Amino acid sequence: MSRAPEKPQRRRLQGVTIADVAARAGVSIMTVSRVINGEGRVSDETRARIGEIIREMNYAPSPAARGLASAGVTRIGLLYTNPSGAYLSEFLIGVMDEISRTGDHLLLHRCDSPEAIDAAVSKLAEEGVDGVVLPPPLCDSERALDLLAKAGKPVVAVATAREDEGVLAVRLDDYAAARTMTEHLLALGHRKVAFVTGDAAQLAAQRRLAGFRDALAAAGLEPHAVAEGDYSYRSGIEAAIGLLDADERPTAIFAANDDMASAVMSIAHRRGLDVPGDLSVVGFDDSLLAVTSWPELTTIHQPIGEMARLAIELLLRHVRARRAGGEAGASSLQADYRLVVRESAAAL
Amino acid sequence: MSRAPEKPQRRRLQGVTIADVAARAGVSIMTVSRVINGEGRVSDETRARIGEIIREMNYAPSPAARGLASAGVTRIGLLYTNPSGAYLSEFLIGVMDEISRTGDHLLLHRCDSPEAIDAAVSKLAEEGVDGVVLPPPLCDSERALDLLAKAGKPVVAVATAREDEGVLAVRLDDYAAARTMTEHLLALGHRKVAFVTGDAAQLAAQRRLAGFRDALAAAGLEPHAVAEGDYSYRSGIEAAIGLLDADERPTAIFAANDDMASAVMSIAHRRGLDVPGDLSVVGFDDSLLAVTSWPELTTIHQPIGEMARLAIELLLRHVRARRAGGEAGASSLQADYRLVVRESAAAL
DNA sequence: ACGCAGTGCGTTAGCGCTAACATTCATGCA
DNA sequence: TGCATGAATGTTAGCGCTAACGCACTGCGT
Repeated sequence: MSRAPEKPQRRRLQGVTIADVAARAGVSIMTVSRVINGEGRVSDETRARIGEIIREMNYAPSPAARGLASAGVTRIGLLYTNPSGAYLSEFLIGVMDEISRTGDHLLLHRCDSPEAIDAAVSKLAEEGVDGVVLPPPLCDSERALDLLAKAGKPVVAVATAREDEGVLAVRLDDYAAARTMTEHLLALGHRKVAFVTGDAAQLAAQRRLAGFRDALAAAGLEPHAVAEGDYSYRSGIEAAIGLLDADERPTAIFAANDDMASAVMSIAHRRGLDVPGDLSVVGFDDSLLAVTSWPELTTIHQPIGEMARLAIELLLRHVRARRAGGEAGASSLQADYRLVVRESAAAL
Repeated sequence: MSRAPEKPQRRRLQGVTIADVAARAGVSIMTVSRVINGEGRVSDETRARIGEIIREMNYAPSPAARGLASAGVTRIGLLYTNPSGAYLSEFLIGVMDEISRTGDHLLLHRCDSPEAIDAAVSKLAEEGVDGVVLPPPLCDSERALDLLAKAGKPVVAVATAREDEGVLAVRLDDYAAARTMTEHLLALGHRKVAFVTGDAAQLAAQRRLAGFRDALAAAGLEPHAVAEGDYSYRSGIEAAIGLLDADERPTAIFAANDDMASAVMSIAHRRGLDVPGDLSVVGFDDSLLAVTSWPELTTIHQPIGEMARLAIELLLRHVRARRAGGEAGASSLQADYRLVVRESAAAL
């Protein structure tokens, strides 16, 4: 007997591979590949049989290999600044879901200051990212947008209120949502309705205010008062103090986000007011705070995860189209909002 | 003239590749690879020159290709249940940072109910993950731990208070941290200190309570009162009501997390008490709530991102060691906590 | 009878990178 | 002089997967 046929110098790295499936099915790996991707011409019979085997063997294609072979792994950058932690985590989960499906890479950079934006952008360039996702509030930062444009990186702005053509964007109709919320308050019988604005630098904040104003105007009403905030809990406290210590109190306060709405409730409680008995308070975003506050907030639900998924999909499509030569035009998507009625607002 | 030499049937997929660098440096790609990985025998001169070129060309190795060729891309699963959104986002960022460095994959599954855990675990098996990360509170779920062990998946528990040997874990010293916080309150002159517990099912919660008790005992004191909570804002409200409406009020309340501390402050305000004038309130976790509450919370800072990074590193090392044949033993790491003094606690 | 289009699959050549072995060229030393 | 020694670099063979093309075979019109 001669020497045993020693072959495996390179160890097996992954569990089941496409080759295993192909072998078991008695076809070439290409056929299996075609089944996985649901394309190409494969007879229904073969397709079914292979599908069966895939399930049986518990085979899951390696996104890395797939990316390498086809699209070339795309690198997506994500710039964030800690807004509401709850928003970010939902957003990240959405992004990850989509990214892990395709095997692409995600690179995170925090930028809390304008200088940090500069640093992050050059970092992204170094890392060779192919596109960048900008969740709020960065999606409306001129600086970030400019820098990225200069670096030639496609950008998808999420939840931006800008109306620029030629920019990839996933939007929420802030205006319509604010109108809907205001109409809800009106329907409850409120006539003295005040508003706490978000950060005036953000266009989405302006759209929310506009929606509020127009809904009132359509009912022949004027805002009872408009207090300036900047989306922070802190600013909500101050706005609430101004509103509630005034001579004539509103019967309802619409805050441009949940953080501020929560702050308003806190001050109302300190003034001995019952929510919603003496004062209705509503928010916007349906963040975690909306349900951890007491009473729970009536608010506008934004499908954050869904928007994140859409953003990645849009960006990926754009990047690949560009790589394939065609200058892919910009498109934008609109996500649906939903009015969530909870306990913080009641009929007058 | 004959036909032009048409070659590029397959398009260029990535920007600069290792081959470009090698060509420019006049060496083989292996040498460049060695420089990148900082291993192998390469003369200092060559190493320096190539390093230079890499920087110049702005080359970044493709994690996907790297993984494919070497370790085989590792698939890491992450089970989560929406605890504090702020915690999750910090945690995710830490995880992502580490994962994107290595080009591995991350698969997320939400499990809010026991049944969801079953579903998630079998999903993970289907997806062929090599290891699983369990952030709190799942890190202490017997069910999740058992199921995963049965499936043969290595697990790293983060911020668990379990002391099991043979389990990968990244821990915070909850006991010591709670003692430190209690001593802080004592140093401020408080003698009537009450505690709001976390979810009794979580061992970390028990450790925090134990730290509190022991610190008092060391000072010859007894807890003024101990109210049961479960980490939720809601439970904090109820605990606070019990504590503050009692005959003899405490002068300080230590809540086992920030959510409940925030709830305590809210109730205190409603009872007309000033924080920290009439009542000191402290939390634990240093979540976003700690700074969005008013006044800002004195709390214990947990290096969440860092712990997440450590967890991934530990898990990856374990998985690779296992794959290489050796049965890698379990190890655990301890992360540092820090007392953050803000405005919600003052001297008596 | 011939061409030609359309199916259903297989073959080949990589994607960007690394493990394992191979080669080259100076040394050292008996 | 001969040759093991080892340092610096190159070659080859993949990792798991897909794009692009190839090839046999069927059906159909003329």
